[in-house]
Amino acid sequence: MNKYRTHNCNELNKANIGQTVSLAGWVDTIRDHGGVVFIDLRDHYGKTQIVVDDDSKLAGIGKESVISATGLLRGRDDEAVNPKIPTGEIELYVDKIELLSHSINQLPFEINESTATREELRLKYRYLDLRNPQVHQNIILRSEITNFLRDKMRGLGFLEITTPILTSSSPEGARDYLVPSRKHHGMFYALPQAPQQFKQLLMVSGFDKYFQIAPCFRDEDARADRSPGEFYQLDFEMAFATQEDVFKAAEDVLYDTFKKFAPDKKVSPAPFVRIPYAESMMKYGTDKPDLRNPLLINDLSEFFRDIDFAPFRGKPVRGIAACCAGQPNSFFEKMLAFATEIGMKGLGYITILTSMELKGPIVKFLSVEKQKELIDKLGLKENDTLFFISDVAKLVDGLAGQIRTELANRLDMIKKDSFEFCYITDFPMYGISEETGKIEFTHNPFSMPQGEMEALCTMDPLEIKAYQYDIVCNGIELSSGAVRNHQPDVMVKAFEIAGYTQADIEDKFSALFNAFQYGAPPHAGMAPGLDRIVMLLTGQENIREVIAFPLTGNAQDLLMGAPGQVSEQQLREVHIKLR
RNA sequence: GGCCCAGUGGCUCAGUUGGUUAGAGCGCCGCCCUGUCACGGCGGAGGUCGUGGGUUCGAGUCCCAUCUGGGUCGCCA
Repeated sequence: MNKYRTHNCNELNKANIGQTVSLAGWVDTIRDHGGVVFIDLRDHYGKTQIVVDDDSKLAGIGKESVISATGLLRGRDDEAVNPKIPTGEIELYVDKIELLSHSINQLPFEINESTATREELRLKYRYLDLRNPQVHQNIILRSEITNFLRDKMRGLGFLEITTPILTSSSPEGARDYLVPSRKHHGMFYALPQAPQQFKQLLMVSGFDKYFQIAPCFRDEDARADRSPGEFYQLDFEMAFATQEDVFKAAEDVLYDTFKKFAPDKKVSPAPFVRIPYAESMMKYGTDKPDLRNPLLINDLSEFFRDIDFAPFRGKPVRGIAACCAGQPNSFFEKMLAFATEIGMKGLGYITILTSMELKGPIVKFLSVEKQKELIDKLGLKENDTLFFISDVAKLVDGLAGQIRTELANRLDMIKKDSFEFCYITDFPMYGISEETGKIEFTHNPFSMPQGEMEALCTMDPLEIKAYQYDIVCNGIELSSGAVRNHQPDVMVKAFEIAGYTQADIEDKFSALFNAFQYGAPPHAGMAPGLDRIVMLLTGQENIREVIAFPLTGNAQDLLMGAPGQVSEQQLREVHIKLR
């Protein structure tokens, strides 16, 4: 190929035996047998063993040194074949070695064990961490997934359009990252939290189907599946589209992507299950249900209404039945401990010994008829245990959801070999602010209310649903999206209910509001998170594993030292004075 | 901002109810070894226990504060 190498470290095989070849890469391991030294040479593609029988050629060469080795390609004797690597049947018998770059011989951690090292150090030496094939592979896969998504979107007729990174601060939503302006004293750009308004403007501009692998910036705190600062979305928007049109597009793209990159796993086929928000909260105790978990939550509020059991009195009651046959007492004790941990006063349960005999502290509050009713109502079988969750309406669903997850985990009921997608639909348009007690938007204020103007004028705001939806996979929210509100008069009314005037809209969202005065198509879209898609497909539990140079939870780059101080001059130029 | 967990040689960890020179594996250095592939063998260097303060005759071990990292709640229209 060139003066460094004729091949990469993963492509030589028996067919090349007898050729004089050159390989270049990093010294992975050195096995010195005295008269003969074996080196695993590693590059982006793989590893090849090279053999040196003259120590003097290795002067100054240690682990992670970068070398170019030239020599005869030999076959290995049968007993010397290494079946673990594709190049295991051959080896490079070294004639000449060139040291291209020396490495300090005490590394901060062993490359092949980097994932067992504390993250602080991995991130500080991320370039070494990324040499580890396991870590390296995640980044390669991310690139392949990104390409696939792009091809798929283009295949569906979507046009990729990039939108500004330097834009204006938006009053709603997450905290913005601000960029001071040099030319405009006291003014700031903001990095986009999402290309939301731009993509809607593109619809007004007459582009029919837009997409972008879009960088998004939000100054909010991290989670295991949420990178602080910046992340990427497969952002898309469609003109003259309904909710179902968006669902079809997302199903098409995501099913194919997951099928391709996780061929060994089951992927729930299209159409993905549609679950209304209210139903999801009741049955799964969350708006991002993990459908790999077969347990369901039952509403027992009505059943317990006339039963005088103090802990449930006047509160909604939920029940989760699970087969706990053979579980030791400690299982129930651990469940109780978990319940206490999440703030429950206790965790009542009844075990069905036979259809005639129930066991558990709550049984004595139930008449025989009631016991039978319970068994019939929930279809309980022998050895089922029914767990009860009760708390005030605001908390009961969330608690039941956590118990559902914990039960399934402890009973090992999660189908780990599958990806289960669903759409959560019909989110409420408005909610009551806990701080002010006033009506506020629960999600995107630009979503179209179901029933449009008529609903806004006639219905209790808290009853109005929005064409607002999420797509969820295995309990992870991949995206939210909506049918947008493209009618200025409906928008004014919708904002009015949340306490804003038309002047507020014109002031804060002037571009979009003005644009809609000139003929806007009905449009809808969503934006699945790329990092989370890659996370699911690589089986990683931490989002940093699928990002080449991630920030810490504290939003710092330990490698580059960001954020960092800047010079006085730089501050003067952007008119900033620190205090 | 709250809560939880962790911080001991280069890395990963152990360290009994506070008690003599703080251990192990890997790595590193030296010597030996021509067929290993996480090679093997022998020998060696290397830490005062995140930082600061306190309790105590005595602290890696107890207390307080603080820093760093992770998780989580808040937050993420």
